[in-house]
Amino acid sequence: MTRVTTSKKAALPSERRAHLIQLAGDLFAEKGFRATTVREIADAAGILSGSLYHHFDSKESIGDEILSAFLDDVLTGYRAAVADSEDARGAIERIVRSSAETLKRHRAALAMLENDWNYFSGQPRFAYLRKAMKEIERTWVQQLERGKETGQFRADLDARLTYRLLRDILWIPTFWRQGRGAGWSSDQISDGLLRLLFDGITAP
Amino acid sequence: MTRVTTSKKAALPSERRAHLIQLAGDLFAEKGFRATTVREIADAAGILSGSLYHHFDSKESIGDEILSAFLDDVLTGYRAAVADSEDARGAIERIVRSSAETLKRHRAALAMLENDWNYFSGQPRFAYLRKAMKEIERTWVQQLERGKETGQFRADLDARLTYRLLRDILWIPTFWRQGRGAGWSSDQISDGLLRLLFDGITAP
DNA sequence: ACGCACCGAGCAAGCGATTGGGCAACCAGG
DNA sequence: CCTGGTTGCCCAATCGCTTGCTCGGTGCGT
Repeated sequence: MTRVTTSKKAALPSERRAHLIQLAGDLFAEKGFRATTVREIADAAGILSGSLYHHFDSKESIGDEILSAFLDDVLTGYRAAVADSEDARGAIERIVRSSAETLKRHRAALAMLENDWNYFSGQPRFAYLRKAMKEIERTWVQQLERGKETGQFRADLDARLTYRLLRDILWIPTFWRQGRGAGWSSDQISDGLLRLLFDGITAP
Repeated sequence: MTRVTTSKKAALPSERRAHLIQLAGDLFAEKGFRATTVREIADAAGILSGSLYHHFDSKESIGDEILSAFLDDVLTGYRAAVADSEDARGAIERIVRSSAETLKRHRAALAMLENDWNYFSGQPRFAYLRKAMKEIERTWVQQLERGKETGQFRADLDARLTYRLLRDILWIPTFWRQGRGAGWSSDQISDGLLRLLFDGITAP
């Protein structure tokens, strides 16, 4: 008497289901994906752990939805940033602001990538992670190179190294928000970073 | 002569023991502290899990040694950096280079702090973590403020925000080295960051 | 009467930790 | 050379507990 339902229940969009993802994401953001147990997720929702499996077929599928939704948003924003800008500096600025905006809505996904990257990226199911990260890198590097060619940026800039420095400096602050009180707004962070980027910290 | 064996075997420096810490550290760096099991550590060493307890009295004590050794190195480097420099810019530069150098030797400790900060910082045993992090922050902020006062750095610089950005941007790259082939040397990272810091990316 | 959302109980696997004992290499005194 | 004790290192086994997950059943709204 095997249930022959249409393979995955993952596709059904339910109110309750979305709420559960939200709750799970909050826990993932605080403790990491692997360190969070299904029982803790269930407790937060006020149900028993087994009941989660009415909505999801595994713990991983919850993580899957959170991560893929995040990367979709990031890439959409980046593509728009590049398309809408006229020069390299404008593109970089749009990318930065788009990132800060997107990251604000996906704290959980970022924490999961930070904490459990090795876990996810090793699994075939999450192969899209590597693919998305490559497009993100390509976008940054292309705009930095473009700026070098047009003389807008320093010619001796190492585009790939600069990308890594910039991406991390941009992604990490989202992480802070959770704990300490001394929170900065995403606009503050964007402005601070852009200022640092274009002017450095040295007095004029 | 104070070698009265504090009833802890933790003090005995053995060849084998150091090797085990090395192996455990590699695993912690890849998977995080909590996610790594004592059985995996033992497997990597070619022994059974119980045999580890001949060398260490707990899994935590392994982490303890790795973390405290790391923080000792960091703080030693920072104190020397501040003492040996004449102005704020020189101090920041020395701090950056000292960090890059120290972090290179303590990948495992850094990964543990990134992944399991909440776990460690909650325990009384690891209270020294918070203390050390406070000294690290104080060192950075003091030098940034000093630079503002002497007019070397922009007066509108948010010292604490800048510290967070800089520390993270500096600490994270150590993380990459593990996987990808396109690794940068710690000098490259230092130079790239310092250049970014002082000059920004804009062409002169 | 039907199905959704959930309960209640439990499974196999794996977890960290600990104990007791075995094995080889050493060093002393005979 | 032999002996007996000590020490360093490890195995085998197990305890109490947590993990992700399963599955038959139940209350309830429609």
